[in-house]
Amino acid sequence: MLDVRRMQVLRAVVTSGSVTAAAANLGCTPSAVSQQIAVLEKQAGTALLERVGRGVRPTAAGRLLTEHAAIIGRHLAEAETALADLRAGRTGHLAIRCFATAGAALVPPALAALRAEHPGVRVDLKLIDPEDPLPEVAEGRADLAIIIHPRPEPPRGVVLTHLLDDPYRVVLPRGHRLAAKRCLDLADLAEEPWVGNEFPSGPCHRIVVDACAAAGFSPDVVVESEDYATAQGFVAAGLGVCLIPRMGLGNRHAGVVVRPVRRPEPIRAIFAAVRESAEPQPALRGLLDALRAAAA
Amino acid sequence: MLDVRRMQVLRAVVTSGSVTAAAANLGCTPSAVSQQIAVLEKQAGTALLERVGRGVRPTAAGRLLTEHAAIIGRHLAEAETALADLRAGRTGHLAIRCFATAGAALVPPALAALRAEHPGVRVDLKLIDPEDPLPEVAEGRADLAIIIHPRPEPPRGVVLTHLLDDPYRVVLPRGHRLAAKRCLDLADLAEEPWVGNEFPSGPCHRIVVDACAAAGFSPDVVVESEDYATAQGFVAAGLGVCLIPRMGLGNRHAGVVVRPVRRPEPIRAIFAAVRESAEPQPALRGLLDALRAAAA
DNA sequence: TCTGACAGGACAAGCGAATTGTCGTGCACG
DNA sequence: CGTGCACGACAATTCGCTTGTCCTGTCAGA
Repeated sequence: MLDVRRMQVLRAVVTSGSVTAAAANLGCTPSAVSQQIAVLEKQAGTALLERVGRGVRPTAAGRLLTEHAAIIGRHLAEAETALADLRAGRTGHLAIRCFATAGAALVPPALAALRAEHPGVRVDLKLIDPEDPLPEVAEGRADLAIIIHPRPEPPRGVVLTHLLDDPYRVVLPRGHRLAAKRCLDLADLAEEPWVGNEFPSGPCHRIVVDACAAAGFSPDVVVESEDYATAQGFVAAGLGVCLIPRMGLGNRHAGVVVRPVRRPEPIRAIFAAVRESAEPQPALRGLLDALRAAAA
Repeated sequence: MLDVRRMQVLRAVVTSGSVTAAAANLGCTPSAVSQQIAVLEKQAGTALLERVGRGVRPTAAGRLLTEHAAIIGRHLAEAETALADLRAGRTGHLAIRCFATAGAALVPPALAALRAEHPGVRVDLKLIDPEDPLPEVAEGRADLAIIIHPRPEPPRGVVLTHLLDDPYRVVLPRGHRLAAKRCLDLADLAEEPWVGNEFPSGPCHRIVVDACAAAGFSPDVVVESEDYATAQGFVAAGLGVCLIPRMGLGNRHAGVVVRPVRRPEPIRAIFAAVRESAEPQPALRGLLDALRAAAA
């Protein structure tokens, strides 16, 4: 296999016109250049330079190899600039996984800010309710995931960044007797029929159930919904009450009223998860910053 | 500057999927591969592989560099095949310089034979009467020259190959009194008017003049021509006699007769001149062989 | 035309650095 | 708990560069 470095030396000799000039350009002695060319000639199996008077002239093979050296050198420079772009965050891909609520409320402003600072970065955003996005990050299929609850054991090599605490609110049918209170206790809802609105396997569901248990009851779910908008519809129809996180109440149904709740106030903590090894990427750091700013 | 060799190592790792497999493919130990990657990462300023479980996975930068490594590797292979083609004589350029007579009689069959054996070789043929083609070869502007007379000192680094001896013939007007003889002595022409047909500065002219001097006279040139065809026209018109080399009598004028001449018989020796350093080229060797065959 | 000085490249020897191989260690998976 | 894999440290080798020297070709002046 031909040595690219030596080919560049040959190119320097051919373009400079002499071994000595090439050596000066390359910052070494003419002897070193001469030896490199000699080795390259041995590799190529042909003479590449021929002495003519004092000075050298490339042979046909030398000219051929010089042209290819120029091509390869150009590609190499291209690779270097591409790498520099990637390192500086000017280009790259970011694969983001999040759940639907965050996808609507948190990610768009963050992506807008990211695009302003790193216009060359492509973003691949996927909403993957209700699966757990954490393995996607841990196994390198995604660069950042927005998750709900800190696991007891976040996988090795994955770091979590707290973005915001999203408190739950009570959603009542307009005219409900409890709507008279400005702030409800969770235990007020113990005897009410409930509208379920979380995936039973997800962490959000667990937060609600745990809070109710702390308040001394277990919610009586009479109807299940899979998203907050239809859940509000069920509530407005008088089927029951429900808890919806504040971030999920962006567009509110006209037939419901929303009240804060306490004792306890269920809170879902939202974290960003990134691989530790991927953290130094400027684009990823920019995205994290933008997410923190959007959460505030 | 990135090291292409290490980039190929990276490519091997990425395509093989593991350091060990890449090492096996490359015929070295995993340690060597690992260290090469480490150095490349230092050069690139970024991590290129990240450990995941047992095994490694390329980072975004690693994938980027792998793609560029593939491109560069392809170009390198291309350069190698091009070089091999050139070495084997399958491709290349041959610049040939010759004088008009050889261009018409000697070179075409030789080029036909060359094309049969080396179809990819491009030929650049130039007739450069009356300049001396030898410097063209000595200084690398041409690969082969067909010249007339061996110089006393052929330039260093140039080798001459004898192709053929081309004897001069006497050309007489039809019905000339000397046309009765089957073979003339050169001295028979001492008192005749002569038609000149060589460039006065060229070697051919010198051969004729020297031969006449050896026969004891100096030709009385009454009219000068610059090529053999018009010279024959002058002879046919009865303006005088002349000497034309046999190779220059390919198409003969109807109004002349041709006779051999002796005592002495002027002979121009035709040589092929090539640079010593250019001699190992297969295409050039093939051309020399073809020229020798055409001369026989 | 000849000769001395200079420029330019090639070769030999020696040193320093890089590369490679052999070990051992840590980690993840079965 | 064993096995396979990747990584780190150290010794031997190889590679590349520099220094010094010689040879060749060119130019200028006599």
